[in-house]
Amino acid sequence: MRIYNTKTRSKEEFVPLEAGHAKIYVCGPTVYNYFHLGNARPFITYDTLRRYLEYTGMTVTYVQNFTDIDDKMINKANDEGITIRELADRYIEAYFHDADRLNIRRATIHPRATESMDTIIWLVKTLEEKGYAYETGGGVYFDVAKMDDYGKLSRRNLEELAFGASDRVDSNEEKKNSFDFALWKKKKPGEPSWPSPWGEGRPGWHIECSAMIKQHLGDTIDIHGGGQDLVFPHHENEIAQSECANAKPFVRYWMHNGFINIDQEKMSKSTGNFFLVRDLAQNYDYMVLRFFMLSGHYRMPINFSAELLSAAENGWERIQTCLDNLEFIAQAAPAKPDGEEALAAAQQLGKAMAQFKQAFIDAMDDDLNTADALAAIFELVRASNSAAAVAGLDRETILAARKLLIELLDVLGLYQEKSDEIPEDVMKLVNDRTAAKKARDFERADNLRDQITDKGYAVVDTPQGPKVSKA
RNA sequence: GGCACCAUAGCCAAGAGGUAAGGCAGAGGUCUGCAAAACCUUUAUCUCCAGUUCGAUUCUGGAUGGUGCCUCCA
Repeated sequence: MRIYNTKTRSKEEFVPLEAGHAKIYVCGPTVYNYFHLGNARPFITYDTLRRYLEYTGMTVTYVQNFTDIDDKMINKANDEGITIRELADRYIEAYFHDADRLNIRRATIHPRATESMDTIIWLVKTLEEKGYAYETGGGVYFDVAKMDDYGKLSRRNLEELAFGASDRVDSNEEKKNSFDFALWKKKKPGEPSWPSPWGEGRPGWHIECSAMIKQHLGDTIDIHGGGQDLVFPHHENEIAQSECANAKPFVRYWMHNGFINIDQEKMSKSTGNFFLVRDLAQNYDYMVLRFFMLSGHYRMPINFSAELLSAAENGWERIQTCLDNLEFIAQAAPAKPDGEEALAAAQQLGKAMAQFKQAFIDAMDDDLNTADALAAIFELVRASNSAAAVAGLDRETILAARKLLIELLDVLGLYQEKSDEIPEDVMKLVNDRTAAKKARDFERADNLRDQITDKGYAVVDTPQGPKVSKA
């Protein structure tokens, strides 16, 4: 597949370092709160990437961290009077609660920053020994001037940075250069700390990712993903730390997703214009949220509004209805196509399946074009619905179409097995209604349908008989 | 001020140098006791101006508008 590499600003054929095995790292959440829809975007995007790579036959080692130590963590824990560990545990559990329902598969490893302290210290020490870092009264800083190609990912150089941001960056007396960043922060009263060669303290933010990558994936990885806002300085600094310490190329393909916007503005915790996934889930199925997210290309911004979510909900239901209908009509379908029309329909659907499966793959191959991939799925839905309307279509063809739909949906993480048995009392009402209809007692039939609706089920009439489903 | 990105129908959203996928909403129709679903039909010269080209919405330059990053941030 081709991947847009932020490093080269172009799409490149993805070839993992080790044939057939991709090593991926994604910046995970700082666990001091529930995550909002904007936070969910990278989780869903790179989960979909992983699913697709696996679909193409690759093995994927997928690491997504939890940042469980930083200023926000400390402040929140202090506010609530609990330990940072307790805070982290609570929101990690909350992360999995929402992520599981969004069908985000668990990473191969979900490391916590605080569990990589040895590697963090090793990295800082190595950087110091190699002359890339210096110690001050407050901590240890990375000396950006010592690195020749600092800024290569975001395409900035120090002169530009210094000129442009001179009035925005608070000058820290201790730092040689205002863009030097903390590798290690010495302990302040009331803060948690770990022992180190520089005394008690805690790691800077950027070094955590460098350490977890080194520890779990090695010095060079294939893909590093994250939000566009992390390009500078976070990922730039990761490169600086890792390449200077390890003396090896760090990341081969950098991927960055766009934002979720509200009224053309980035959804963001600090500005307060955000929607927590768990709150949205009160009104929308988690799968609708995922569908909504995948309906645009991952690098483009997505505007958020209730209207757009409703539109997504309707589109999503179209796919679900198709799946339901196929399953239903398969029950009574003949083993072989019955009649010429059915035979033609079966052949046509077979052709469509091959065509749209290829279209799906082509779309995903092209830098994870999920919008186009969904278009292929919708084409397949229409072809299936059309064929299904032909009486006498054989069970094998129907089930093959359904299976393919599920296969493709599953690559996007948009398929969840559901098992809803229809309770006996509902079935009895359905049967009574069928009898009433047969007797042309429509008033009674409608009354029975209302009763079924009241029980939370829906019944619709089809040429194959009544179809019941959970409403 | 610096560095990027974006601009396609009522809304959302793909897209290739040769006259525009798909979804939602709308309109008409078929089917149906009704309803729902489904199916069929229908709705765009792609922000503007130059340039390259036989031909650009797709490439180049410029303009305008919008967003992001440069400070925690997905």
